[in-house]
Amino acid sequence: MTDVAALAGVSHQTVSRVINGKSSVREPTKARVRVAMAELGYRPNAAARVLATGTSRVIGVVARFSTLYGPAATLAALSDAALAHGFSVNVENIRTLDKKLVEAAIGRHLNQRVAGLVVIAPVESANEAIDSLSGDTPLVCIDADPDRPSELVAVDQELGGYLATKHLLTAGHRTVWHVAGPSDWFDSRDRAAGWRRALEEAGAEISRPITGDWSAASGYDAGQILAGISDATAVFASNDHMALGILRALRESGRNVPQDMSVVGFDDVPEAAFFIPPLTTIRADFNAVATATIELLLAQINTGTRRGERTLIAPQLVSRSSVAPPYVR
Amino acid sequence: MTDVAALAGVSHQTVSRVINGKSSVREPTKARVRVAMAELGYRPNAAARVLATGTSRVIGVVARFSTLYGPAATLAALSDAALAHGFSVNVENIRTLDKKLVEAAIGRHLNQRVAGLVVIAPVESANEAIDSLSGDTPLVCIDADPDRPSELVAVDQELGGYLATKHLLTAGHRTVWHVAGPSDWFDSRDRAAGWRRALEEAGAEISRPITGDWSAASGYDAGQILAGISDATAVFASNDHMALGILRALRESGRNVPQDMSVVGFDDVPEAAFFIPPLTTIRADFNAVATATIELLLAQINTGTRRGERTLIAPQLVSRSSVAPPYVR
DNA sequence: TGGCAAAATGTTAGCGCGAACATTTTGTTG
DNA sequence: CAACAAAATGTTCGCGCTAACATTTTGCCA
Repeated sequence: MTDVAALAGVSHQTVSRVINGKSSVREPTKARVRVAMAELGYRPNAAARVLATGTSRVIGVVARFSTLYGPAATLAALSDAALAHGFSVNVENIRTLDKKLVEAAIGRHLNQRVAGLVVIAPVESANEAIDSLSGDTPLVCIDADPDRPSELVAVDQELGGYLATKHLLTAGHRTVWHVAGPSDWFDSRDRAAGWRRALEEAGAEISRPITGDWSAASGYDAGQILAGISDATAVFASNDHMALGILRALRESGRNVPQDMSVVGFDDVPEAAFFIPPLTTIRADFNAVATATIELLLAQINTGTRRGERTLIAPQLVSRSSVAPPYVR
Repeated sequence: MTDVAALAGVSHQTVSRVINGKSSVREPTKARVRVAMAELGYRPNAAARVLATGTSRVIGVVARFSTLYGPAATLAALSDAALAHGFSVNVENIRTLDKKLVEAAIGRHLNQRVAGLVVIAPVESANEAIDSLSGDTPLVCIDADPDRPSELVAVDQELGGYLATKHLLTAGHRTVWHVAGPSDWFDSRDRAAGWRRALEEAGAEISRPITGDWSAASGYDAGQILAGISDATAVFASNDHMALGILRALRESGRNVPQDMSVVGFDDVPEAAFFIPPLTTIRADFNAVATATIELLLAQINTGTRRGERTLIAPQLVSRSSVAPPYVR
């Protein structure tokens, strides 16, 4: 910056003013500075700026890079939403949702003096890490425990599970089986809770859920089990990938979907419409999640207070041909 | 840091030494400092450290957050590989692979004084942005133009396309149709080139590729076109999602896979094994890509020179039941 | 017990920037 | 053209840290 100032024949402060778009710099001066910057290939040092100002226009995100649709879509939407408000997003990847790793990732963000923090922490262990925060950095959690006191944005998983199950019951099924995700995920827990509530309301029999790990492979295993249960006519899978595995297993066992078994998934991955048959599923609006998250965060950043708000995004049923009334013998 | 030093009764330099794990600090002193740090909730200021040292242990990544399998998997693997070498990864998302956005993202990384730069830029326009770099920051491109002079790691897309096509020809098909990805992606261009080479070697007829956009929906459209081509018996889709769409379209048109039409995809997404029928596809080792990338980058960082090396990762054919010999009438 | 090297700790300076205030220049008005 | 406000520009300082060098303490041996 000193070099630029010297070359342009001004003080470093004037260079600073040009960089930050302050008014009160005459146009010819501005031009001279710009030329000097270009000439020298000058790049402002972000570290020095952070040090001098004490803040940055960066939002720290703690998330797990994953090829799972939900997490990946949320991350993309989050980045867009932040950019729209002039913030950039810095993602710290965590290999597992382990408490120590989450803590370390949060710590690195705090060391960077991020303006705010978004933690995507769908499991209990990660939540504990959040508590170890000093608490003076604006923070919003995504998909965290709905019962926690912190500021929170989440898809209403329970409602989604309820809608899926209700849809199947309304179609005429006497009860609905469930293939759940890993039990330590809130998403999984709450979707199962919605499933259970719908069954209870209908006075339907509640079978023990089959637990998968979100993968199509685990869905396939669950599907084989289901195929062996002769009176099962409907199943709600906790995500679309597991539903895909179920579809395959059922077909191999000679049970047709939807004639012999109706299937509902969760997520509405872009491919769900092209499964065989097309999958009825629950769609969550990840853009809404991201937008709400950034808004809550900015409110905290601007006011300096945490208000403990929680935003629930209601998911919607997307009806396709994997659901039909049960075949009556 | 000053506060910590005062509380521990040492100089700030000693605190610095404790933080950085320098030797030559007596154990009791270390302990006092640690206690003081914990007491005050002290967090080292990363910006100040970068300013003082002029470098950081951060690798800047420019990529597009995407729910596409390849990009997402690469990103995750990259982060793991960097972490294994004590570097953390900072991802700047770009909404589109537009030149201006890529330039801006690179610029932000440079402002942060990252130790090295990884650009995942599968299209031409993004490559131009890379050229506008000053060139003194270590840089590795992933999936960039194989003909560019820069340091590069890529999956050998051409070989993948060749393997896929060859596999179908070997199975007895007279020729192979192709559903390509967007024409501005190198991945797409090179996979098509491999397809063409295999056909040329076999002296097979080369039809005009059908162009999709990587999505299952576009694959579905292509599948409908293929279903209308009565003498088509084999198709190579440029990714698995499009292959899924093709499978659906063919089924709807009453053409069985693999009896009436053999299908090969690309990527081996985790779900491919559970498509109906299970999809024969080409698997690229994203971990290998990530590992090679980080190694090249560290070599540059340590030696300070760019050697213009290029690493090609050979993909493999994964054989499943979506391929069969053509049905002879 | 003094002397001396090595280990432990302290002191000073500066990284590049923006905030706050100081100074100079410009434009306007009577 | 003086007088003055406003605009433009300059100067000084410190953000929190590490590097480099300076000083003190420790341990060991003659």
